[in-house]
Amino acid sequence: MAGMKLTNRSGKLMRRSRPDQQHLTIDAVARRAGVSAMTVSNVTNCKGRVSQATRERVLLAIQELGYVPNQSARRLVGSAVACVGLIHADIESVFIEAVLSAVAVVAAENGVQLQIMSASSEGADAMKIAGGLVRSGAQAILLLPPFAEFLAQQGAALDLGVPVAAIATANALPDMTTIRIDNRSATYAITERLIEAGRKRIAFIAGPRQHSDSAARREGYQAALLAHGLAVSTLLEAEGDFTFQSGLVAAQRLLETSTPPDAIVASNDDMAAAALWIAHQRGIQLPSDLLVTGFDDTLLATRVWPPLTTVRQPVRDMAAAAMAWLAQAVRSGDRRDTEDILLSFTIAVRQSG
Amino acid sequence: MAGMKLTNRSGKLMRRSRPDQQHLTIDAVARRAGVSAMTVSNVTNCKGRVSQATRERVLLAIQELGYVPNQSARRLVGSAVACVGLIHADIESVFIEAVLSAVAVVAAENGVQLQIMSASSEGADAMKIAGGLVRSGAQAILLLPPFAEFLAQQGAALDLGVPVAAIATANALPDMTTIRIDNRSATYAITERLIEAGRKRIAFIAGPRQHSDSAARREGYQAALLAHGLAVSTLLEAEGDFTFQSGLVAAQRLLETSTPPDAIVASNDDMAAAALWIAHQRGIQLPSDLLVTGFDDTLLATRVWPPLTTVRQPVRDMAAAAMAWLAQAVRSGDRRDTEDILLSFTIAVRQSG
DNA sequence: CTGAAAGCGCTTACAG
DNA sequence: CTGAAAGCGCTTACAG
Repeated sequence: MAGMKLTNRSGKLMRRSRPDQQHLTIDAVARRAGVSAMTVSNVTNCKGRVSQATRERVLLAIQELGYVPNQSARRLVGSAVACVGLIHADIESVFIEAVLSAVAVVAAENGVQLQIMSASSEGADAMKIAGGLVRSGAQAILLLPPFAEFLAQQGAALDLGVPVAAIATANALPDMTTIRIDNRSATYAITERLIEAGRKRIAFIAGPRQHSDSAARREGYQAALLAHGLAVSTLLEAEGDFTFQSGLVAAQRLLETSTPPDAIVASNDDMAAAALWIAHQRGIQLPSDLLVTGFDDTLLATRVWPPLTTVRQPVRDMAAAAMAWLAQAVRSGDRRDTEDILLSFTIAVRQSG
Repeated sequence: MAGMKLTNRSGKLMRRSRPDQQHLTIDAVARRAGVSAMTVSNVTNCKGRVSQATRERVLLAIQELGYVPNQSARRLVGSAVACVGLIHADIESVFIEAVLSAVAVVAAENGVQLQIMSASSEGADAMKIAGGLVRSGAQAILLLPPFAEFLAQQGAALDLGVPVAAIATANALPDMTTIRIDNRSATYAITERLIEAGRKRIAFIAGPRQHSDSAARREGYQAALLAHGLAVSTLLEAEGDFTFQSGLVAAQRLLETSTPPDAIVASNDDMAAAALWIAHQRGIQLPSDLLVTGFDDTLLATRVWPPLTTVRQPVRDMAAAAMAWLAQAVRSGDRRDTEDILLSFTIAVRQSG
């Protein structure tokens, strides 16, 4: 083990002692393979023309020595992405926690350092925070809902001077790469399930009015109702802000009427769990008297009772796609060549709906 | 905005163009303050003797320019911690997700890059994975349950050659810093609440037998029972593996007997949620006929119904303490001067128990 | 196909 | 109290 060799290595005396591994440099590999450092670099980066024989010799040396390039050095010369800044809403949310841990894993896989900031979901200071992130070294920005839209509204993404990507938006947005599912279709599909199950009074718990994903989900809900000859009514709609707490208030309002709904389409799992919560509290029979659906398929969905039928967003894939685009954009220096990446969703069918 | 100045800056032509901010170096600050780069370095690092007047001049220049030291360069010279490797169990768990996102935030705050690996919770390959992490550049290792104990059992922590810290262990462990709460006391306290609420048949859902945190929690449960003259019985105990699924099985077994328990102490929130789930399914009145408590106080605790009375582990503080010790240990090069950091827990009292 | 040299931005040990 | 110089480990543009 590495620990064995620690005794008294003679090394540069000017430098602080460090684990042996750290001293395994590109030069050591080059010497062993009998080539120059730059040839080793070319091999590790699959660049330049290197003869098959040389390549193999270098690869062998790398393997024998267990060489891994020093990321800090690669970053310093500008060839590796050092740091991606991420902005998320400062609310307690299972979805945010899931996205954060997915992004953390993906960032780690890519050797990218994350700079994480939370901002008020009103979005007033989003641009200021993004600017601060860039100023403190972020080479790219990754936006979680709802900040992409705020920046887009202000036409500010380009001003940041770095590539910007956004996860889970409702639409393509100018000057940034968006990675998303079709929110409208997803909500349409899940609402239709409820209709086909024979429900007639299907209520909706919306997200904040200003968010376009809220709007898209609401459109899907309404379109499904209308397509099946059911009436859309404001009495059947309540607005939350994606927090569990707001879902409690919304569900309470929907369920305390004289003609309560027989199903609720919630705009995320947190608010769906809240609807279940209120239903339990009011002694409503679940799922017979009330069906509830969620959105996101967080871990919460399987753990509440009854388990949530919900729209599955491929969070991990979204994070990976965002990171991949960002890394490429940083490398190429072209932050204007944005994409709109649409991933497919699935409906996770469980007992609640 | 930075974006404005992008046109055709005359700079080193050899280098790839990068955002302007990146060109704001220590030399620029030094020039503006009329001092040398090393004096600026001394100011930013609070090192060396710098006169008050000089310090102020430098600070002013830093502020005016908006200078932020380049982390990659700091790491390259060995003064900043570049990379911490983290190992977590490869199970779906709300607790793990919470810890991961907390660690991600704390790491970001410290400018530390994370390398994240999951391993089978049997732990067979934990040492191999930790070694791989070190080989690929991790300068320190952060362990999530149950890996600290596996490494400790193998006496292997020291062999890694880097500082090791562990979050949420049951005990102090050799050759690593442990950050934990008193699991035994916490479970004792929460069990006592149930007894004081008049419950007589209090069951327990344990974690895996080999984990010492499982053992500590079980001890606390049993001790509380005995202290209050209640009998400890194997019929009242079931073992899970901390997953929701295993909790389902355990709760099913406990509740399907002819004399079912009137309360269940679960060893984590996931398994407590599972107990609630089974209770709902069996039509048991909650909380009147069955009280259930959890452990961890994850977001799940407030979202299930009834909301969980549970032990609150200060996850964020634990992550911060771990990172702080690790950073200091890397810097000082002394990985043997370990600590056992005991944080206080609280009982979050809600309707379930 | 291959290499010598410069340079990324910072901190260190040393000298003044 | 302050600075000049070396060096961290890598990649780049260029020359051969």
